[in-house]
Amino acid sequence: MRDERQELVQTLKALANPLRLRIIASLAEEPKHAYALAKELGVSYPLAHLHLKGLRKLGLIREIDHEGADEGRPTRTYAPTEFEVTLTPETIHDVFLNRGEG
Amino acid sequence: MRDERQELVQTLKALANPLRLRIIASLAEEPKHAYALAKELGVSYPLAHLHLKGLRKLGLIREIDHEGADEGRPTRTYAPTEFEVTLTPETIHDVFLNRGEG
DNA sequence: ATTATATGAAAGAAAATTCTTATATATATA
DNA sequence: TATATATATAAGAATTTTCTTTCATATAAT
Repeated sequence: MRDERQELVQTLKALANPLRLRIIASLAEEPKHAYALAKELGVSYPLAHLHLKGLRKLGLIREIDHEGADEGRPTRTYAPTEFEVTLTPETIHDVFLNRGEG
Repeated sequence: MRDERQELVQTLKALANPLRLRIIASLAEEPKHAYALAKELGVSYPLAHLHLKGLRKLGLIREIDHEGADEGRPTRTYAPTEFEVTLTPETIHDVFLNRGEG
């Protein structure tokens, strides 16, 4: 149970990036697929794909069942999950409390 | 008002680091000075000082009026400020909403 | 005097992150 | 058949972050 720390750090690292925050903000406004997102945000598709892969791995976004699946062109539509992270000195203390290696 | 984004990113970058989280957790338990903190966490003083400087600059920690100031040895006692950051798709959307550069 | 406590900062090394470029595949439209 | 849409990944470059080492200063205790 002690990699709750690791998980929090990984999540914060993912969110500590302006492009990834813009991705989440855009998907919160309207779910869309990687190619459309890349164009909207003015970045290359491989970069968008890279970040989407990372965010999905951490459970911050997910693929949704897009209306009109199997209509020819492959599309994977992404949406944010309903995550919530609250950071205060107390919440940080609860996770990183200083027993264990002192 | 548009560097609210920059500020959020800087804050998240600061918090997306295990050592800085341990520093905040330790100071939340008990305010202390840099030298004592470095020993407690098992890191070099320059490294502790570096992180404290960064956290203080962002307003996540502050120097407190230590009881028994001007008692010979210089000491600067640090404590966390009462920050609170809540991250959800909605809070991110509110800050990074996609007008402005679309 | 020497050692332990205490702060501050800068230079450079080491490590991690971020981004670009290139490659490969496949469908729909003009 | 070219072009636009769409996905996926890997290699390497560029950048940023993190950490160590070194230096300089000062007080208290042994």
